[in-house]
Amino acid sequence: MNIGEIARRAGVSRSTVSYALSGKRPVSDETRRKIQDVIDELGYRPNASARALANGRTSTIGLVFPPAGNHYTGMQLDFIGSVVEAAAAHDYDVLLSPSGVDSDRSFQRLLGERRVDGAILMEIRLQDDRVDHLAALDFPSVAIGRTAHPENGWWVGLDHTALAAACVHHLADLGHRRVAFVNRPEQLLRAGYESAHRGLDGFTKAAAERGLTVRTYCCGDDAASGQACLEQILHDDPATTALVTLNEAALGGLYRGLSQAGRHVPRDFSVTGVVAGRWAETVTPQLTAADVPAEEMGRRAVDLLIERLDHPGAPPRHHLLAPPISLRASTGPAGGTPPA
Amino acid sequence: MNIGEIARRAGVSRSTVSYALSGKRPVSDETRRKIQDVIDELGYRPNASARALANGRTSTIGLVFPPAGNHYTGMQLDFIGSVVEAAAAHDYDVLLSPSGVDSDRSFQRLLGERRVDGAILMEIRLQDDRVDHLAALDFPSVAIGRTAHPENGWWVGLDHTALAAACVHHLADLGHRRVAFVNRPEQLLRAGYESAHRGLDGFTKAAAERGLTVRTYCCGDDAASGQACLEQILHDDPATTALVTLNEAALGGLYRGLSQAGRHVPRDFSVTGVVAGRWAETVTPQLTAADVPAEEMGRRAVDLLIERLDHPGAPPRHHLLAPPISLRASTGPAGGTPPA
DNA sequence: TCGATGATTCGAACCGGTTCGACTCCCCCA
DNA sequence: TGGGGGAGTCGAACCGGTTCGAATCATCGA
Repeated sequence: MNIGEIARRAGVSRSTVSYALSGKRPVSDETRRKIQDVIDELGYRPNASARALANGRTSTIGLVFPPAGNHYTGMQLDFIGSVVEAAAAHDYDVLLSPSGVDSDRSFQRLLGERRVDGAILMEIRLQDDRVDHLAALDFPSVAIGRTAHPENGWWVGLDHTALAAACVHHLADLGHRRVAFVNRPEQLLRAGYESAHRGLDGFTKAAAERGLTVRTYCCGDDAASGQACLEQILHDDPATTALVTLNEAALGGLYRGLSQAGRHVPRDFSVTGVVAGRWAETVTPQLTAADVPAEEMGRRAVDLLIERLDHPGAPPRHHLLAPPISLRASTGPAGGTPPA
Repeated sequence: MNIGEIARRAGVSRSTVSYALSGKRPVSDETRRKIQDVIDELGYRPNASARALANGRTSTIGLVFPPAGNHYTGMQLDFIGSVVEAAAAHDYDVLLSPSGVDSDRSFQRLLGERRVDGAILMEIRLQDDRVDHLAALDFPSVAIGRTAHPENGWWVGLDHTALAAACVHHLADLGHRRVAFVNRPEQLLRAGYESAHRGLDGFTKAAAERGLTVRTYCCGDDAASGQACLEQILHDDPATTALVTLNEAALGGLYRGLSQAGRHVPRDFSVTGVVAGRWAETVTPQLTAADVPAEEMGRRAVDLLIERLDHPGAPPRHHLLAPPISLRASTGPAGGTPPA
């Protein structure tokens, strides 16, 4: 059931079948109909590998994200889902590659073996050799996140600096003076993850600006770590009345820690941060937070990549998003009941 | 930078380069070294499309899951992650296909255009035309989940019937007599999702066996729906003292509903169900539940698929898993304080 | 009535690998 | 010293599409 078989049964040449399908040259109505009948009867579909070999395009984009070791967060899931969906709308498939660094085997497969026409990178680091490598090759790619020098790149980013600062201002406006910052795991911070660094920067600067007393913490991506981290916070400074977090997966643990310490949210303690909206609504009380627009970011990344694929040589474009804080129920004025 | 260029520079024929790389025929050490030098110098990697065309294998497996409309749960994320990782260990890439039904364009692309060597299907229905179609074609595939007649299939399943029943027995043993069941959304139940059906069956039968009074509910996959569902439960029968749920995403909402109704978990109300372990530990109090071993299921599905690919014609195999209930903190003896 | 023109269609080359059969040495044994 | 056999290599065919140049045929104006 290849194009030759179709041609034979329809009594035409292989090239005519190809033209009938692609429409790149005129084919008479009668011939086209004859060919279509045979195709329908046999349920023929052109072989993707052969097509990719012949015209140099695979109609596949690669989605590069870090290996599961640091296990996935809800945000990443939302990215994956929206990327797949947006790609499907453009008739592209999505190939997953779990690669943290440039030298990963899986990353080499994607690029070196030409399995994909372009790539979307997740979990960007300030210094990211994957980004540098692709830029040097002029390989079509779009990053979800920014490196330290994003000027000439293609990316969709979240303004973590501004968002973390907005959280600080929100808390300061409510009268909080002693605030903790709960970051992603230390290992990610050391590796240079941009969200962890920019978020920390934004928090630190805004806190200084407002004259707040702060402490910053790294916290594992799970509930148990969140709980432990909260205990540490209250141990280090029992007068802390609020926290800002980037760590979605730890959120449930932070809440649990507060409840076990007898601090009521938001009466005794305010919690806010940067988290996917779906998660913010899962916890009780619902989290006042800057909602990460993961769905939109994935979609925009795909749109940028398609644009870059369709117009090679087009000037770099990017989107920097800074969603407003959604007021829910986890923050309130400072000065509630002190702990027992 | 194709194989011909390598051959030319190394002063040998294209076939010799191919044999040097594949090892399928002997090549002298000197020739091999010469070829390797050229390859290293140029950073050559064989083109995946050409290779796939020539030997009929793409080294890619398809992962078919439903479109995002019913948005993804944490369980699905864990499946995806573990499948990708397990596939990478076998040198396979993973292509994602958001397809609920057989006729989806994306599904047709995967199979008809031969983009993948085999497929893993998620979110199985009792009557699943994707499964039937693949079985009829004898296309290598493995389902995560079972249809109504799984006898001759390749699958990795969770014994939802037994798990739901175990939850019921756990609650009955604690003395609960009026128990609610919170299922996945009605639309999924109607579509025939196996987990929803088998879970409901197991719950219903075990409840009858133990002489419990029960009500069953469908609930949207989000916190707001969970909260609404819980209100409905207490409205329908305020004497309800426990619930069993399959609905991970609604869990936070169920807890919120209980707290707002003034029911303390587990003193006044017990909650249990079938949920990914990571989620069970996120809520407070931590959920006593049958933990879905998503990571293991994904890995086993890949292993089965690889086995099927390596040994065409091998007899069907499957794994039916029934993890024990993990006792955490969300269930307790019936007869706590009645609500205010 | 003849050449030009345009609409269709065909054959062949090409994309970049893999694989099969055949050929050339060279060594070893009868 | 001739022949068998194995190691190593080459050329050509093939996988299943796409695409370019050229051939065919009917129509139309001169």
